[in-house]
Amino acid sequence: MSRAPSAKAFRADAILNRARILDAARGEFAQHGMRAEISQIANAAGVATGTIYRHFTSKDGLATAVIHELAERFTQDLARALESPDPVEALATLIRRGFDLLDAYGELLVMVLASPPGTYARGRSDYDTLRAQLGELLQRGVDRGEFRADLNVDYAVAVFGGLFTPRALPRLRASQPLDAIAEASVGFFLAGVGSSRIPAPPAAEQP
Amino acid sequence: MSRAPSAKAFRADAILNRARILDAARGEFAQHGMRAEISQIANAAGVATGTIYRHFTSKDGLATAVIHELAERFTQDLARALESPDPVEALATLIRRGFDLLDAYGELLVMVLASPPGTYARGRSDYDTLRAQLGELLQRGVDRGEFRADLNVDYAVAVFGGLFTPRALPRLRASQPLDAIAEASVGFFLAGVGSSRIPAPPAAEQP
DNA sequence: CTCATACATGAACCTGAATTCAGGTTCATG
DNA sequence: CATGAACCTGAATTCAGGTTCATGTATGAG
Repeated sequence: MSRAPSAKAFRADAILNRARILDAARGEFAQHGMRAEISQIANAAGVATGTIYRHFTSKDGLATAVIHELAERFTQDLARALESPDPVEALATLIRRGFDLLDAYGELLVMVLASPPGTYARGRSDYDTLRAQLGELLQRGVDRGEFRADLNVDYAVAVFGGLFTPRALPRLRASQPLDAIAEASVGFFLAGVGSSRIPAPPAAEQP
Repeated sequence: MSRAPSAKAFRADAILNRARILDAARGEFAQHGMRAEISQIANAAGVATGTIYRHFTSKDGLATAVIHELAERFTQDLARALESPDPVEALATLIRRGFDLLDAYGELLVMVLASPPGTYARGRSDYDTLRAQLGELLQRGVDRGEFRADLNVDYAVAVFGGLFTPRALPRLRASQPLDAIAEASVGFFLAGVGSSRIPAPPAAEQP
């Protein structure tokens, strides 16, 4: 075999613009979901609309790219969580991370969670990976007798997703920081899953 | 004052068509959410598009009407639930009813639950009523020591809504009846709320 | 420095779906 | 039964927003 034939040598400005577009798209989609407008994204990226189409095939394609990015982040978080020997601890960490992502992906995360399989959550493979990983995490908890034995993975995924979807979130956020909501979710979900133990949130840095 | 000036005496066919449109709209919105098309609704109602605009100001107005109908149904359910002296039992019943509504309103219910206050969930007053009612129900449980003392109404509403929103629902429904999912939700929610008691589902009719 | 070319621009174009409106039709009243 | 107001129809209009493309510009290899 000869040298890598793929190194396509993009121009520097093209690479920069692609990144800018992706950033802007994440922001706009996060704020407006699928109603975000191409013109707005272009605007936020400091680029003309046509440029977006040089980098992505369509609005859908752009959204898919952003969603893929999101899925990849969460997959990594899940992989890291699986390294922990303690399923309860791992689950708690995971929920906290979910709220971090909610901060960055907002409406888009809600959209993905609320959409039926095969709608906008392209990368079905992304989803299947996540499902499998979470399934393993839960199974470990069941094996140790920490979670209820009849735990259904799909159902757990469903409610897990539901944690980040709620309509009341904006109202909630007005009165308390997202961290507090996250901690409530940790407690709620763990109790629902059958654990009597609820690990404390990670300590803040020394003042 | 003279006679009731309000009895506007609508024509019989107009009344019928209005009802047909509302039914069709419920069906289409349930299936496609806000992406439902006026032409489809008109078609399903056996009516021309123009007729819809005789009865409702806009697509939005039509959706609002359907949502209002939904809110009213649930408010009634909640009121009935509040008659029960047992908050745990009441909550269980309520969740089961929620799944009944999910069956009828589908995507629309998801939409309402996932949309931030003041988007499509017009009838903010509808929502405030629901929130107040659920708040009272939960408070009773706390007073009796059945629910955890730090229960936050808004948070409970959020997660309660989340129960009906999950992305995985379609996948779940493929493998088991909605009733089973509903019962899992009952257990999950009650555990999360801090109750150790989980009332059995209502018995089916005698065979 | 020079030129081929990858890249960017943004106004024009196109699409699909909501909304309107100029007639035709039906109901209900005398 | 007339009559006309209420009602219905659906093709035409409007419009928002995604997509294209002819033209201009910056990059980097030689």
